Amino acid sequence: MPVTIQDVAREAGVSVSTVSRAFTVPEMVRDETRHHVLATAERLGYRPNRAARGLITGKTGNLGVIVPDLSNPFFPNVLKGVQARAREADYAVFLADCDENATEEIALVQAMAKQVDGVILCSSRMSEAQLERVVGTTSLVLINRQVRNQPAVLMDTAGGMRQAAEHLAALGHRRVAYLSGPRASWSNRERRRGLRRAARQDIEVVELGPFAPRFEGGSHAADLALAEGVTAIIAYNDLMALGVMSRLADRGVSVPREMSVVGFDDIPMAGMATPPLTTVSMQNERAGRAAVDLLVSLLNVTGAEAGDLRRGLECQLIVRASTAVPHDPTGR
Amino acid sequence: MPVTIQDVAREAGVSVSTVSRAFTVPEMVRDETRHHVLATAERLGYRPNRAARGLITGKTGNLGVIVPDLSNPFFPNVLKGVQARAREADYAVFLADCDENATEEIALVQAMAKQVDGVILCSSRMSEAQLERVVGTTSLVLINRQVRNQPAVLMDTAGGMRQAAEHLAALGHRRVAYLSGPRASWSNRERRRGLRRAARQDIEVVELGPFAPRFEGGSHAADLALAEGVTAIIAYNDLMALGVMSRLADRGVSVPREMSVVGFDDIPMAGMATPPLTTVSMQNERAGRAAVDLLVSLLNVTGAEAGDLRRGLECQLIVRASTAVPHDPTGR
DNA sequence: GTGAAAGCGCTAACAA
DNA sequence: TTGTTAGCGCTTTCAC
Repeated sequence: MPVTIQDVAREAGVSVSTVSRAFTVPEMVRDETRHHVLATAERLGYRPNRAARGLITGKTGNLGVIVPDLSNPFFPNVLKGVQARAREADYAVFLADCDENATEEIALVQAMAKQVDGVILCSSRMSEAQLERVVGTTSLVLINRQVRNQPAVLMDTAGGMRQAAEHLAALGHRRVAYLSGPRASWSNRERRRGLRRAARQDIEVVELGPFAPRFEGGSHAADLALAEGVTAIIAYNDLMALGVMSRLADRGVSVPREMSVVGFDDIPMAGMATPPLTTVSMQNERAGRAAVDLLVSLLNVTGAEAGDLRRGLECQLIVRASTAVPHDPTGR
Repeated sequence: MPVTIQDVAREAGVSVSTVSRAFTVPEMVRDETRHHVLATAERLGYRPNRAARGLITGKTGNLGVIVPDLSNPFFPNVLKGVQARAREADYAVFLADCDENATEEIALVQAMAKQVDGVILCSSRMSEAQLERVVGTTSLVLINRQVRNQPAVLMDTAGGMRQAAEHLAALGHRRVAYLSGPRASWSNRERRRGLRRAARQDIEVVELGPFAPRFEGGSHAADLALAEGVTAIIAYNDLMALGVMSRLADRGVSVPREMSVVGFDDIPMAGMATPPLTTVSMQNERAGRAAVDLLVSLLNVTGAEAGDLRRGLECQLIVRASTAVPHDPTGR
């Protein structure tokens, strides 16, 4: 039923090799022939079978992405970036959700390995040891996770936290809470560390938690934060920030006037005029695009070079974060 | 470099067909042999190459999903469901984002066609004519879109709207705004229609819009809604609902006390204790799972039967919506 | 510049 | 129950 290269060859009165060449090495076939072949193919609605091609070339033209949880608003934007860039580079993308489970994540990498040229691991839940073990299964690029000598795209957490701290300080806040996410989370450690470094003389940071990185975690945390007498809260992620907002509203604390809440990008509220919530953009989409670029460039160099490249720190891209439009919670 | 079936055969001292059978029709091979083969395969780390298998069986073991915009919080949950169910059924999934563009969507279906056994189209942006044209390219299942005789999974919009209306009425609201999304949107039409039908004698619905289905659209709409003197607002989607909330807070309207806002599921805030925002769950994840089930069952019947099945209305699943935990905005 | 033939990794007749 | 053979749709030597 589907149109094969044979059909095109027969119809165009040439051999299959000519048709193949017309698609893959057009300069090797005479203009006239090529036009004729391409026209015939077009007319018949022929599309090369990438699986068959991959069987012989060893390249599938696909790449994989694994995320820990699609319903975490952090990832869709990353995916969006991956998607867009992959399509520009003529790659199709396999998606998998490992459900926050490292074992599953490994299984998925292995299952994908044969069908893709490389895999992008978002916020991998694997331990360093596990990660080292899957390296070699296929080409890997990490997003939002750093391990020795592994190509990665990182968010500029330190910069983002610095901006958040400066922003809050400028608004007159002096005592700020940080609501921790899961203890084992690499991102959480980075964010905490970034904030601690960014804390200035005029700002005191109270670390609370860990809390569940969800809406409920945030609402629970809000009470503890209020009890600590802070005037601003930086949440581990947007879901928690939303939970905080909700709880504050319930308690009658007027957020936009007296309290500032900072979350991280995830949920796309960039355009908000006077936000109840200051959002630090982690530029997830840009990170996704960068990861594809990195992976593709890795795939387009020869084996030996790739090894060098992979080992080099030049593979560690840092996507700069930027703070969203300023928001003045004190009403000044 | 990768381990092939040949390697396993040689190592195990059997023919390739035996290895193949051990994997695909285990009951056809003697227990002892099978164990030996499987053990050898395991030891060598062999994984069958699905592309090669697909070349001969005609089945790829993959399925595709196309969404209009990953950054729209409606879709990740659908994807999550698709993912989970697909994996259970041993399918891998191709993901693509058509960027709200029907032409692109068509191109994606065609590009995917050869590599997948079927495609799930979420909230397709195609016109009916375009849709009819791609039918036949590959097996299709629609989510959140209905066209003649096409297998689809729909949200129970009418039921959801009825519940929302009842909920608001019970809370004492008498004048409610509906904030329209894009005019061309099938979902928007369905939601408007559902609400209009659900409107009871005691509730008056003011339709406003269309607005951009984003945060900004919501904040803009909030002002118009207030000017209309409503006490409750039903937004086209969660992003808009969030925008409304933000704007109301800015204007000093205390939402949890006097105003009720209803959104649709999308952003996972299910656990909220006393929400500022009542969420009607559209059960996106369940819809995703259902779509996979539908597609797989379509693929597992013979050609003629599939035709019948496809033509039958039994292919139209409706995933029931349910209202989130009640929330009393009047403070009673 | 083009064609014939071999073969990628695998499954499905057909034999044995 | 197992092995042998052909061939899926394609690319790539190697001749011409």
